[in-house]
Amino acid sequence: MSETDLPAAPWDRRRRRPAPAKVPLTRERIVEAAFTVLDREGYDRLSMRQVALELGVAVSALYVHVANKDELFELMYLRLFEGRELPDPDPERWQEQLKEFARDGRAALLRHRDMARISMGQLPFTPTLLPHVERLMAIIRASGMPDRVAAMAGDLLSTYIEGFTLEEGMWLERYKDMDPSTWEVKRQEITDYFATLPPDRFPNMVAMAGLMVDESNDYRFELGLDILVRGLASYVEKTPEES
Amino acid sequence: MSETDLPAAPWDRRRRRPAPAKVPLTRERIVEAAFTVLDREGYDRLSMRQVALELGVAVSALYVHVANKDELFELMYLRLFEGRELPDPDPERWQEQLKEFARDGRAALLRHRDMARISMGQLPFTPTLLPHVERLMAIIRASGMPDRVAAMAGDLLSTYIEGFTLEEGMWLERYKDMDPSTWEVKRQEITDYFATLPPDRFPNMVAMAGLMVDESNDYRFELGLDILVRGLASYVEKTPEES
DNA sequence: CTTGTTCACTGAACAGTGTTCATGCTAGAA
DNA sequence: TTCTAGCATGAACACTGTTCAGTGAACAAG
Repeated sequence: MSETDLPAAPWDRRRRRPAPAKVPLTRERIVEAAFTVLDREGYDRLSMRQVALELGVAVSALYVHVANKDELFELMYLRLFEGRELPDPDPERWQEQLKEFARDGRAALLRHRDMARISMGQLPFTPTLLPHVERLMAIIRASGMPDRVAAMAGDLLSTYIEGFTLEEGMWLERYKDMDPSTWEVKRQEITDYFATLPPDRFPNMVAMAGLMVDESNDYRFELGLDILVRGLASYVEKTPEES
Repeated sequence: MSETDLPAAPWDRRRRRPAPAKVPLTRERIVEAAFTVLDREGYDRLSMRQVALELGVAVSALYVHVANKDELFELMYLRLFEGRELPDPDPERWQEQLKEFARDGRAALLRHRDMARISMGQLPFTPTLLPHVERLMAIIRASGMPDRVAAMAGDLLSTYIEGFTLEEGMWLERYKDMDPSTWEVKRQEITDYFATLPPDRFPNMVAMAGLMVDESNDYRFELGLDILVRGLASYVEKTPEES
């Protein structure tokens, strides 16, 4: 409805240049650019200058929209939860629901390079995340475990997801420069290293040489998840009528 | 026995100043200084320059003994395990032994400010730690759990210890500037915040308002540990003869 | 058409960072 | 005394996060 909808009148000299069609800088665009830089350059090279350069803008312009590099990290962290919905609690399926939540979390972290490093060092107690935490708690409490355990369960799960993915990402970073054909060779080298340790001093290492390296990350994540959920389940008081 | 034991002869012009009694720079002294700086300044202000300043030495001198800031971090990380002995495995007490290991780990991390942040981002697969890992594995395998689970158990435990202590440390850092008298007030504020949320939208948050904040870190750590160990125990195949 | 104000953005600067390298000093060997 | 080896130095490079006085365009009022 404003006059900007109308074509510019040729006699109107106010705008000789077509008003450089500036896409205004917003928090969203900054976060977007930050992710682009993160994926291309990695955590260590993610700097305010690189983000500004990505947007074709002076560094100081960023600070109008974002207080800090820390605040930028926080915004990136919040992205992890956007569009991730938790189901209504189903007391029969709380274990599977928690596992699904964890798988989602890992997937979200793996979506961007080094994302786990940003996620670590963030406390998930921002009001924005309250609805999310509330729904997670609903699922946990529906299991029937004591509230003391339920309060711990959320943290425990988050710590596992982030910790596991962090370690996973560090291995990925370490071997990303090698071409995949040598991957298998390298892995065999490591397995061999463990296998050829003096068996009298390192009997357990030698015995588990294969297992420590061979298993896929997916399998290992799933196994850790199962250990955790079993531990939680052991706190659920089974009422006599359901069994 | 060298001539430096003798008092300087007044006519000897070679050393007007008493040969500044140089303690030679070593990796050990550098690591020591790094810990001093870490405890005083925190992770974010721990820089090579500060370490050099602490030692009264030029920055570049550090690089003779230490390749990198990363290598310095690695050396600091290795300190965590020095003088920490694991007991011989006792199949009857594996659960308590693992818990003791975890408590030790947390204590070691808490011994230095922000130590968990250094510890995270370190892969514990350096040859120096092999004996340590071996002994941990001995305890885990003595429990009788399948090797696949045992291989995961170590990682899971380490992730928990580091993750928990990292979060713990972040809260400590956040509130360290306040004087302890206002601590209690602040905690009540947070509890109240949760308690006064709209109960129709956040029934679970409101219900657990007290539990989420009140419990001590010691208790929470112990609880998480128990959940984990119970999960592991659920994988131990109980042979018929022992029960 | 002229003013004034607002707003987003710029460029330069400050105080720091990790890391390198030619230079110098010092202690011991010949 | 001279030579040599090794260590430590200071200056430099290429960065970092953050601040702040100033610029220019857009719009509203007089």
